[in-house]
Amino acid sequence: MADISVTLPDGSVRTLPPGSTVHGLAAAIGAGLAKAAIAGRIDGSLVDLDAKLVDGSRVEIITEKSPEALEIIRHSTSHLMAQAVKSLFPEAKVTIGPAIETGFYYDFDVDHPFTPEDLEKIEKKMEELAKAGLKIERQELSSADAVKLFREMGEDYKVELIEDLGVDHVSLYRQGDFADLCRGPHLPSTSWCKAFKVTSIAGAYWRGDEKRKMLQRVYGTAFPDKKQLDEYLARIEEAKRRDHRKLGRELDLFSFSDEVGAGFAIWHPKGAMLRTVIEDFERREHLKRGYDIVVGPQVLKTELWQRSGHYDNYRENMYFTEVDEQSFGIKPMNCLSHMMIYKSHLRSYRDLPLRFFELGTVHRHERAGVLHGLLRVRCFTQDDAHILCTPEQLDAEIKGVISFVQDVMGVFGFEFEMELSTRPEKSIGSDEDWERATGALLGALKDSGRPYEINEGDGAFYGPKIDIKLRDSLDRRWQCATIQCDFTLPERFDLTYIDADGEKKRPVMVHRVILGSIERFIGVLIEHFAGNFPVWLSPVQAVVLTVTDNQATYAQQVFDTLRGAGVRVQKDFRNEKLGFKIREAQLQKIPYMLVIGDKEVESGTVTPRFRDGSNLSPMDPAAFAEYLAREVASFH
RNA sequence: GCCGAUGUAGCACAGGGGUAGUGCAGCUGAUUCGUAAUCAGCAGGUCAGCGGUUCAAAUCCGCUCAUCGGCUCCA
Repeated sequence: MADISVTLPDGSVRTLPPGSTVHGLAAAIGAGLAKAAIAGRIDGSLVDLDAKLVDGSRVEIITEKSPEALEIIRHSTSHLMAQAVKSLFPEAKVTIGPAIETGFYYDFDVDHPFTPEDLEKIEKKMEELAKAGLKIERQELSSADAVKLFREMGEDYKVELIEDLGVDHVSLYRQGDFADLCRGPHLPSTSWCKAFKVTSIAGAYWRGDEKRKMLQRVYGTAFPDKKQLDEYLARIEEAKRRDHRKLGRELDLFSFSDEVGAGFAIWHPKGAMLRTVIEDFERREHLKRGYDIVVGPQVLKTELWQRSGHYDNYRENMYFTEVDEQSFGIKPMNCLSHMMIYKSHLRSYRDLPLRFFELGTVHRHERAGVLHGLLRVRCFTQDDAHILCTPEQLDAEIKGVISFVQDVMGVFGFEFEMELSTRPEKSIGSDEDWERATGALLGALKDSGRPYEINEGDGAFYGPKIDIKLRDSLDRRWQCATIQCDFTLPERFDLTYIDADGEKKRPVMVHRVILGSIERFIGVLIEHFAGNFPVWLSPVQAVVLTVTDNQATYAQQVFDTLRGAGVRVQKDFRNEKLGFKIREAQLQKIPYMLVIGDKEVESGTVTPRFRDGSNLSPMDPAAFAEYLAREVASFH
């Protein structure tokens, strides 16, 4: 047999004896590489280290440092966990166990849910098995043989998986007495699992279907080394420290109450101030961009919800009430009033586009288990707008919204991701409508110069949409802004305008929010800043602190001056030591502390201390108010 | 809605069949003090709610509600 030649990523060609493996190639290049290699890539496909080389192919050696390594390590660690579980709980049935963004999980079917003590046992067992350095070996066999094998093992879920795959051959991986159906690739041996942790346990439906059996999902995480694992765990701790639910209580922004009802936030003075600042900002920004502010009622007749289709499609999420034998629905969305405002006149093409903006408070009866602080509530306020325009105007309108989103996110300092969702199988509207709207969204995305993803078939039944997602401190993505084209509502409400040719035409409608839910946005905002809001957002911008009672009269004058100048200022004249007052202001994360002692009384000044501990030089109160105003203006 | 855990003072937590505990916060008094906690005293609870077992339940059991971690859902 002839030697085989392969091309390396740097373009060089290596020739090896027939039957050589990826590992053989690594060894031929260098002993160090052979030791660091965990997998390979042949012509673009990831393979095991002992995979045979193919003549004429391009080959790359994957080491722990390669970006692909993390997924392989985590996937192999999930197998290690499955092996540990099978050895501790032989009656457990294995299902699937993929790598995920934060680590990995494995779902098991067990009679008794795992306890926290079980998790410790599992982790200990994994350490044992890792230390044993079991060789991980790939085996290919026919699907029929694999079905037979897993059936004998009592692994019904694996049998179902193989049968659903509908292929002739499958691969399985063996380590010690454990075997799992898997495409691979995997680490060469369990000894490569060096830094992992079993983190939590949860129920999860088989194949994500709530009608099927609930399995026990064990979550874990894994990294190439202990240092990276520790860094990850430290990041989780930091995320807990900046959890908006904890900071919301500590900073006295909002609370929830059993007596009020689940999912209904009550906004304390400081939280309500924060909202107000954001809402004022939003009104200004919308007016600048040619939106009109409108206001609709909280409760609308049920007939109207029937006409819009919400009653058929969204009823189980709505609250209803009956008065004078008339049924009303509490609004879960703001579009209906906006439709009715449009319909209140005969509209000309000269009136379009119309952009109706409302800070609209909606109620949605979310299922009990999904509530999550401010990020998922049952009553929230949207910065909602509906744009009604001619088909020709659609492109420009969408572009306008995307640039609006970019401007606003820039002001708050958020990174975000954009996704386009296209026509689903079940949908209404003509092909032409869909093409035009999808084209408009896509064109605007391309124009934005930012990366975006496409979710084929993930659009709403009534039109395509762009979703914009922010990341929270735990790397969870939360949808905030969304831009949705809608073909149904103009139809159902028979919205028209008179075009230049005198004909009645149907306007195009776009639903869009920029921040989305003010509640959710504030939740993400709190975590983003860890409660250290920039001065323009801080509910309290400055606090006046006296050193002793002797300065109270002058301090009150300072307080009055600042409040008169529009500064959001508090005072703390209590008979406490300065250090104590500074500590409290610091814990409240107030940006400026204005210390008033005898020196300041004498010179008629204040000495501002920033929350990072630095001091500005003394200045008179009016000058400080101006300084603050300039700082606020610099943000937007 | 589903799986699991949790629910004790405003907050953070301890206790685990027989007067309900600590720290911080609160109140009162003393201290008049210069950049992250001055000292002392006092007060504060239907132990989430309802029902059951028991001579006796915060504690054991059941149901409900809420919260937490996931799943599912998210026009």
